[in-house]
Amino acid sequence: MSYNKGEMFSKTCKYAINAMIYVPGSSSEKERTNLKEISKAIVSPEAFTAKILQVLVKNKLLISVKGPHGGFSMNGDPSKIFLSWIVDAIDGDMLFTGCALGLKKCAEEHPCAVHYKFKAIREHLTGMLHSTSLTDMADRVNNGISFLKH
Amino acid sequence: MSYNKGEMFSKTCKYAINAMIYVPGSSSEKERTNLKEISKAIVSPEAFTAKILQVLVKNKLLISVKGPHGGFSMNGDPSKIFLSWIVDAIDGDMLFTGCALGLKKCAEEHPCAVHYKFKAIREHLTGMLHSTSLTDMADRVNNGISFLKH
DNA sequence: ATAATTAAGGATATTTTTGTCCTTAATTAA
DNA sequence: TTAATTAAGGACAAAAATATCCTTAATTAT
Ligand code: FES
Ligand code: FES
Repeated sequence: MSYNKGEMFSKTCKYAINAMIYVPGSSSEKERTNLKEISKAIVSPEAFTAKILQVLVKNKLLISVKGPHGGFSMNGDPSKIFLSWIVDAIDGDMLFTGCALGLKKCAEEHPCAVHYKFKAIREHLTGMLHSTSLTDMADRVNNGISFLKH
Repeated sequence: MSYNKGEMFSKTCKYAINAMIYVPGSSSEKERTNLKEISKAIVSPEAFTAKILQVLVKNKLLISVKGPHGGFSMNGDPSKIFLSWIVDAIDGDMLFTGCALGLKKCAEEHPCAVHYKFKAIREHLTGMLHSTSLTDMADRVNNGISFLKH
């Protein structure tokens, strides 16, 4: 038996976050990247990354354009796009609203054994996800402070 | 597409935690419960729960005895058994040491784009897991404050 | 000793997540 | 208008997590 979960974000979601960080910080025609560049930059399987980008486009986090020089660009100001939006688009809201111990609903009136202790952590986490913008993250990478791969 | 992870603990781990809470708080011969009672109490599939209990026994969190009136009991003082031990036994240490965005290693010298923000949350979380004992949790359930199922 | 009870553990099955392949649609350039 | 390029999307495949079944081993009571 080799259980190895407990990972906060799904692998799919991790790819999605790194992909979003890599997409240039503008929705102008000029600043656009494509699937090949993205999957290379974040070291992810190309075909799988394509599926993830589709979801991000459907969720209006990215804009896609087909054809030569097509590709992906941000939909809106990246300083106003938050990490929580990506997590929600890919992993759904379980991280924000689910019970840590698997009860059907997380509720004050019927709390699990770690509800109160967990609640504080969840608030800390969701606060961070709601307040961290794409520019926050992309700047670190562009300045060579943080990294997208390895 | 329906991605629905981002759950902090694996389902297996959630079962394990609730099972540990249900096992009576003593390693004496008298206070012992068995697979059937546990899986009923926490609403989990019996055969699968058996596998999980095996892992907990191998990790010395539980003691098992075969035969009539056999079953499972705590290995040691439950006020000195911590939530983090269960998580580590079942899900491994990725939650404690892994990179939030999937880099091979979480390291200050090569941080991902959310490393510093994530680090604080991880410390908060691991602090909680290391300081929450089985009695902390079991007391709440025994006092009717918290619940193991639904 | 024998039968009954309970956990251990191997084998297998199902479901979910992750990943690939290939065809179609849209756009651009020549 | 034709060819080239790029994303969309359906179908399929592989891997991992979750779950079941059945046989064996250990213990207890009769
Ligand atoms: S009920 Fe479990 S975290 Fe709220
Ligand atoms: S490097 Fe990603 S969390 Fe530390």
